[in-house]
Amino acid sequence: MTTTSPKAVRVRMAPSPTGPLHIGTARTSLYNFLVARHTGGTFVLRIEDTDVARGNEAYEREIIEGLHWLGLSWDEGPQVAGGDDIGPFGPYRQSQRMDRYAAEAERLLAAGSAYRCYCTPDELEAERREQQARREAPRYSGRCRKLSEEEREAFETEGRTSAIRFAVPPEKVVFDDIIRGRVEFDNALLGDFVIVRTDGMPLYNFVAVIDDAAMAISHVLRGEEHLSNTPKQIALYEALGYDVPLFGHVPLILNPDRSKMSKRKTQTAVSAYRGLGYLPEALVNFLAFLGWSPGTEEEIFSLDELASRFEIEKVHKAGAVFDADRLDYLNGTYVRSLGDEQLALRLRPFVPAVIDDAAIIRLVPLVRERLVRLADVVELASFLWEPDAVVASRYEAELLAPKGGGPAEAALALSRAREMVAELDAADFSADVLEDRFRAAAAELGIKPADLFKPNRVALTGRTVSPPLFASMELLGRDRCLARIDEALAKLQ
RNA sequence: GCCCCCAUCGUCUAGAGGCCUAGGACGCCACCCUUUCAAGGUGGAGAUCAGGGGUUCGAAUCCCCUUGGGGGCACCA
Repeated sequence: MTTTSPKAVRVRMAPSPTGPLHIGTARTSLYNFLVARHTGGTFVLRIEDTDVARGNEAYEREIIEGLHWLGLSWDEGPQVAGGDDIGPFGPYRQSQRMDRYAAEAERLLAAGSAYRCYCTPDELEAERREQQARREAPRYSGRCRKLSEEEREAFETEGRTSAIRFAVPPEKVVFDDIIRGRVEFDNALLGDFVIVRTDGMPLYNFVAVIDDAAMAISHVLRGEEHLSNTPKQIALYEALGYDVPLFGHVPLILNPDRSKMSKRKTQTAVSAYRGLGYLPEALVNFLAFLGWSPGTEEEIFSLDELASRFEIEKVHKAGAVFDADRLDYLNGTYVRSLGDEQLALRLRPFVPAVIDDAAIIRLVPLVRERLVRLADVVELASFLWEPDAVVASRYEAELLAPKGGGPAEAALALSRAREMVAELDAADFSADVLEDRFRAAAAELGIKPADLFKPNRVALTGRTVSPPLFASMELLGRDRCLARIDEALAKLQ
């Protein structure tokens, strides 16, 4: 990394368990992971669960599971099973660090860098409305900042509870963002923001600073939506007497309309992609290239290869649209690159139990080149496990007919096939033999092979599109082929 | 409204002053292969580098302005 820091590289991901693992969080985590692996640094996982109202343990589990699934392993973080934390800077769950936050709030209070605010939500709301009416920026006036001792006591005896606000120094803040370059803000434009709520819960901008400092984070790499939080946090670092880390704000992932990627417009849950059968290596590869490129024409990279090439300084400034077509393409590429056993293993969760492991391996060659997502195996191969009646329920006379033909041509093709299948014993019932026989029959009948094949494809699978016919027949077996051809013939009566 | 950020084919991007009459990939369109669908192969359309000013012998690349887009302005993270 060219931005040399005297300290060792320590980066972190800090997801909040208020929802499923988001694609954007996954990509930011990936970038942090890649920086750590590229530099030999340390990757820390910290759970930001201070918002008890929205937080949820199930989400925490889901996020951790999703991160594992993607292969983003961390060096320090909370123990998953609820046991001890891993690493010297724990606990790594903010809900377990409350005493530290309280102590730091006290320090700030004592130093006069923070003060108690007794304003009620109604009062604040009224203040905001007035400001808006005057077309001013909505921000806290700071009136509790200069409360006298008597006024404070009056509020206390009145029974009012207080929040703690940070007295923002009205100065310009300049920092060199690793990705964006020099960025300037004027903190004089900011109101004093709350760092500890009335109910005692500390807030994000405050705890993130304390923890990043306590955990010796050297590079804070996060989403662009945090860019405007940075000057507030820098002011906090300084008031608290901490070293200010380096910041890098990665561009947003966008909906097709170029707004920030959101659930309403794009699927944002990593688990949803997993459920559809996207491979983690494909998703990682795809995400890595959303806002970064190694500058080569090569585009398929494993996590290790990405780690060796990744440079945070080369991450783009502009947002990138999430292009589902490209993800599909990459996924297909990864699926096709898998060996029989590997692909069978990945397919296992998508295929019913009646299809045993050995049968999945036999199925793999039929579907490999046709799968975009693993879940597509159902559409492609369900005829193998569907009862004959279900397949037959899809028959229609027009579907059964060969191109340009009618029921008569369909019946001819079907009955000829029935004869051939019937005279083959189980031992000879292979794709090769079937293909030879069928082609010979087509020649004998004086029809195009395709016209003999199509009615049988529909009869056997209930679909006009299927994996190669003869290999499908082999997997189906002689008896089921006969039964289905008979059903189709009956449909034509 | 205020603050901040951004800007190369529809999309992801290469490009760090001359190698650019802008390269690759996805998607799209043809054709080839082919029992359907895919996969694969070949070819094609597609970006006056948002617009306008500079700087320079020379700008997609540097500077300024405009326009457009986005993000943020919580007792959420």
